[in-house]
Amino acid sequence: MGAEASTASTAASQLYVALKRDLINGRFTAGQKLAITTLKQHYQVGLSPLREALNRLAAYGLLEQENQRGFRVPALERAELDDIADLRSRFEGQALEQALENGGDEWEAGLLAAFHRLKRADEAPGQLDHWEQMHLQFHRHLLEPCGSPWLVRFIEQLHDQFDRYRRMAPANDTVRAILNEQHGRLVDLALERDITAARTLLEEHIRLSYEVAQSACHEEVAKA
Amino acid sequence: MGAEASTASTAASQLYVALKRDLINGRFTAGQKLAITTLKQHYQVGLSPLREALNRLAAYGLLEQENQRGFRVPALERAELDDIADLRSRFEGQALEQALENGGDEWEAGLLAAFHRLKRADEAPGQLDHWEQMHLQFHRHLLEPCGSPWLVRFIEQLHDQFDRYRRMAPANDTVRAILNEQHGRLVDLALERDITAARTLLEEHIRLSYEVAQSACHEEVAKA
DNA sequence: ATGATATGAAAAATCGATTTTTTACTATGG
DNA sequence: CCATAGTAAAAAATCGATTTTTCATATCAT
Repeated sequence: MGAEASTASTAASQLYVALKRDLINGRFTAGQKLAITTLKQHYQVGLSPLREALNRLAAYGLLEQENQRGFRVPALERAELDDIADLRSRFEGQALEQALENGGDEWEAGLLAAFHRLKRADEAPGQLDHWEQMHLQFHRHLLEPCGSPWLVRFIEQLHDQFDRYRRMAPANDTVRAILNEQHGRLVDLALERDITAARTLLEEHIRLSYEVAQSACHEEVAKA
Repeated sequence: MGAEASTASTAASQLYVALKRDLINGRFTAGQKLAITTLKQHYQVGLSPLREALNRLAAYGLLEQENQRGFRVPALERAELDDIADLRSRFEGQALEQALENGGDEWEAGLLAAFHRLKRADEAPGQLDHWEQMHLQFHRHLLEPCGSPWLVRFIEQLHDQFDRYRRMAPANDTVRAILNEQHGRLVDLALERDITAARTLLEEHIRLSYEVAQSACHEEVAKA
């Protein structure tokens, strides 16, 4: 038979993916309590796989779980976003340096391919979900050969957390153009193995995304 | 009424704690497949809370989960231990610097208290589980005021992973004495706010623990 | 023999119902 | 009027049974 996905999936796993996407895309209100009965109907599944998916998401940090009173969508806090962005900067900076030292020919080829897909996705409007996927894959591929599976894992987790904020923020075409252009320059610097410049640019890339994401935070209304 | 734990617990949560402890303490063989029926009997619980606990542990990284074929205890790999120890060193080093900048009077008091408890636990033999708890709490408290909840979270996760290896390793009283002495010096340097020396010592502390933990890895038999 | 296929036992995943706990509401006494 | 205890409804957690998938073994055609 033809090639196909090797992983037979379960209801719990599919639900995990769907819920994760919806959480990151802001389909639920921050701080909201999740009504299990409603979710059951909405996603058309039974209670067991639903609860298993929710438990995984809570352990991952995309939900808050409190004994005997269910699950809740975490609030969007300015302080937390600061923390996440700062760590992203440090972690991804370190990972990039190592990736530029380790990455081989295959990695270079894959990076160009990932960048190309990202550009194509950028030209197709309305396919926002697809663009997000390509964007994630680009950044993932960039840092992949850093040699530290645990660092990669933490970076992805932070990326997911970060995106909860970023995707709530209003679109801004000017900034978006700059961010896109940075992706291209990142590829160039990566191929040239210009470690210092690449790291600086990646950190600037994260900083700029952070500026955008900030507007997603609940603003305390000034009293004056 | 008197002070008491605020969190009413659930079967799933208690089981999560118990399984986590047993996993870190090496009660299960690395690489082993978990027989759910057996676990059910051993921990005297129903299927639902058991599966929820297992799902959480898999999301946390203390179990491997494969769709339609259950849960498995991760193997102990030299390369993974290297990764974990290296990240611990970097993360905890960074966290310590920030903690020394932020920690106030209350933190100093708590640190002394935690160290005292650790020393006491060290004198009481046979209470290994209690010592491990005090040890974890000491390190946790040391880095607590670093100002980054996510960094603290990752450090704990790495610590748990690291301990899977360390607790499998054979006891060595000489090394153990050195490690204990380092705890005391860490407190001193922390109170003096000697950032550089404290960081160096903490990294040395981790490096030495790593030497110990190494012997837990499955050794490839040399062919010659 | 060999490899493919069928079969039954075991294990994983899911479902539907039950039990327990929380929450919102109401009544009652201070 | 406030606080407090009681009560019913809702939600969370758990249980027991069922369904689905995997795994090991046996069977059959080549």
